[in-house]
Amino acid sequence: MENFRIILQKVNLKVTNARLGVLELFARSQKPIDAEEIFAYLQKEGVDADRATVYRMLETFYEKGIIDRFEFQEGKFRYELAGSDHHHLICEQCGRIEDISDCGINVLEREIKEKKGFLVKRHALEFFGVCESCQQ
Amino acid sequence: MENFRIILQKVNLKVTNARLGVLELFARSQKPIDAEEIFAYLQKEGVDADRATVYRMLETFYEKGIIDRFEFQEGKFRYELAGSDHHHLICEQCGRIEDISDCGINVLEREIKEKKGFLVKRHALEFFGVCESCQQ
DNA sequence: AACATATATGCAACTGAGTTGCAATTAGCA
DNA sequence: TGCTAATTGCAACTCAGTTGCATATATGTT
Repeated sequence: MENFRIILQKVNLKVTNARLGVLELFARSQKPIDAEEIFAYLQKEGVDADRATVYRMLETFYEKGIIDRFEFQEGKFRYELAGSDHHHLICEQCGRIEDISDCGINVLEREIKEKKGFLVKRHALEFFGVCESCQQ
Repeated sequence: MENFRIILQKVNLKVTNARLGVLELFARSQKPIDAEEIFAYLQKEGVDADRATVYRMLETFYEKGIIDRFEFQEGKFRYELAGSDHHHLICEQCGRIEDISDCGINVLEREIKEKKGFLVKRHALEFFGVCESCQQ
């Protein structure tokens, strides 16, 4: 997966093992992951990066727009590769996280600008509830 | 404001000075507040409650449905008196928090149930951007 | 009013997530 | 190969929140 190098070079970040490893994990992951999961993954892969390095990496990636950041009422952040405007269904019983795509909120954002003068840069929309299989 | 007593009694919570103080602060506050602000307020008012008490109180109130809980990408929770379905405009420059009322997302929730089988219990919707006065 | 008791609180120690300063290392360019 | 800014490791720290346990107190009952 050599395109990870390109992603990093595009935003003027040096290519390191730790960074490649983290990007690889992000590409594999189907749902938003947290710093601890990343740290554990790197250890397992023998990359051994310090926790501080992981946190600094996440901050850098976030600032550069490589990843998105979310909060699911857990008292910590989760991240995933930046991409389309999509949101999450978080099952409060099994913790499963499902995606839903574009929510038609752009209309609302335009309204907010007109009525309140507030310029929306981004929004967070998460749904908490019970997934299908937990309802049985 | 003796109706704070009634609020507490309704949900089988004992009436204490700390709890009355916190409810008073909530009633005064125009925007969601965090644990530290509550702790400082109580000290100022001479109620002196421990931080642990404040956190336990917030948890209890949240469980009982007296207050709502939010996250604004700050790495901590904010709370306000439970009420109508409304959301927030958070200015990333001055930190001002404005409310917007019902967002018409109930329609979307019904769709989610039909298409995904996921039962939405609650949702979080926050807009981050720049408020009118910070745009000048 | 006094009592019993479940509830609430204070204290202190702890956890988990994330941050910071600083010295050592390394990627990328000349 | 050597230079230099960017990156990392280490260790100590902060900040938000939690927990165990002993004490205190609000409230229903006598």
